[in-house]
Amino acid sequence: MGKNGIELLRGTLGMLVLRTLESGPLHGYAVAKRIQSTTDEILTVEEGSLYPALYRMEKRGWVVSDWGVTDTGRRARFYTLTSEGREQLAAELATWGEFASAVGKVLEAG
Amino acid sequence: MGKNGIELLRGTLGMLVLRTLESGPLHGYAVAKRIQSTTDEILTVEEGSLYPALYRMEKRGWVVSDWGVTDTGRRARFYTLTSEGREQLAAELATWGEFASAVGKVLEAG
DNA sequence: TATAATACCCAGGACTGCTAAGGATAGAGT
DNA sequence: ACTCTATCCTTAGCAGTCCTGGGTATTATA
Repeated sequence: MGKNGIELLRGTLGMLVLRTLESGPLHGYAVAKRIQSTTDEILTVEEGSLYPALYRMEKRGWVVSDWGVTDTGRRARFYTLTSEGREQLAAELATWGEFASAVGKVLEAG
Repeated sequence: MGKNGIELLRGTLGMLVLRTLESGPLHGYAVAKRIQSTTDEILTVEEGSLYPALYRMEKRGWVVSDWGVTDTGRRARFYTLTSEGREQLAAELATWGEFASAVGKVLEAG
């Protein structure tokens, strides 16, 4: 009930992650934190959703990863967007725009 | 690719159906057609998605159904929104609005 | 007499997000 | 020293819902 945060709609997490990585490589935890802070905690990215999503995206060639060290000296796996990932993002952005617009039409159709 | 029509995001079909039934009772097939025509065929409602969705909604008390006859003299099951369905719709509309807005923030966050 | 359009039904599978658990390290506070 | 919190990753298993692809039956149209 109530809780804080909305459940993500299936199919949107990938787009959000790709978009977040567009600004530069980040490790998973940072991706989650950034999405949450950007949305004022409205969207919560669960770790059990995020990491599997990152693995899927790497498998599909949309991101590549390497172990590195964070600002605070911690070991972390950094993800970098590939050119295929950029294409995928562009496609998903286009689809999202169309979809949201179409939903809007249905909702407004009096 | 492209195809015609976009895959629905999981969790949105119910809202679209409830909203479509807000104008008055309709049978399943008509609901699908209306959503499709309202969105210029951008959203395609597959029958294999629609009917199970209607059954779920009836089970949850958001709609009730009765057999009737269409304008064209065909037998069809008409679905009517209940007051609980209206509440549910209101909740889903609110969530959708928040969600879409939050997604927008992530996408615009340069 | 075909064919399309209308109208419903169902089994099966795929995908993806969640819960829930676990491990390891670093820093702050007491 | 000890505890607590925050950081960071990993995995197993479940639940929900949308799709594919098949099926039935009736009516209108060519």
